[in-house]
Amino acid sequence: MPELPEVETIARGLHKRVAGDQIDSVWIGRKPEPLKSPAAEIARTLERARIEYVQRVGKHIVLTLKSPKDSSLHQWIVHLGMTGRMLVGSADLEIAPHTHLIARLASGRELRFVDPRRFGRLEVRHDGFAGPGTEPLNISLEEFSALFHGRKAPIKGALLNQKLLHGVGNIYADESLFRAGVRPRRRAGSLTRAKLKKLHAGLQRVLKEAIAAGGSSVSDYVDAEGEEGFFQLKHRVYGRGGLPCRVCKTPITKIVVAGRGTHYCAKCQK
DNA sequence: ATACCGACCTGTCAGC
DNA sequence: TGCTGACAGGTCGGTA
Repeated sequence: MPELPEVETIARGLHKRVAGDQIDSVWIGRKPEPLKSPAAEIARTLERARIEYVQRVGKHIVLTLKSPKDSSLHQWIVHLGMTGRMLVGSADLEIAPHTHLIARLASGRELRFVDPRRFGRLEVRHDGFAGPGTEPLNISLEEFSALFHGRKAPIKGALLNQKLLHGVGNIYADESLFRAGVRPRRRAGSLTRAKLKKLHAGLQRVLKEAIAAGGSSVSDYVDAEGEEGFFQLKHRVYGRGGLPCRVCKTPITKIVVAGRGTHYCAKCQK
């Protein structure tokens, strides 16, 4: 489901609602659960722990937990995959289909992980979590350029590679390439310094604008409060195949790059 | 090391 | 109305 702006929005919403609360007990659904850590380890780590804060790392939500025994810190890491949700609400709320984990909170509310498609993953760590790559919002132009140096993969594929930049997904890859005027199939290593500069700026700008808009709601995305984002209204190419380019009116082209639906303007992007 | 492609799942929607 | 197939915000592992 969500990319960096959506996960950022969800993490901020969760922080506001559950930081300071304590997890009293945990229910984990029947197998196969979407777990990267053993269910018993997740339950052991979550139960009785206090939620210190919630933040985003790449496309992961990281809940920092304080152990009731020795005050040590642990991380509960949630990846939402395509369709995952983290819902906070009253314990009376009906349990939605595909609910895989319920954390009962001392406040009487529940934090639930729901994921129909089960591409999401839950795990716990005890030694911190830095994510697979570099944060696109913080990266300097120099570091950014170095990531793509010598790469033969299409720039779109490189943008999606979480070991390089983490947090960029299909929507924001397409949108940032449009803003930079770069075709998705261009080899990453072939971008000129000027294009890299435009892509670096375009990516950071589109991510910041999307965060400010509460993310993009395509089909079913909602944040921790159940609110839709509205950045989808500002998409210039994503999901606009065949529609006129917002800049030059040329119909937007839709192709497949790196196995993903890819949208671009043949006139604005070279 | 790097890059591609299918697999993993369920839901939805267009077309017949 | 109902069936079928294509497609969907993501990642992973096997293969070349």
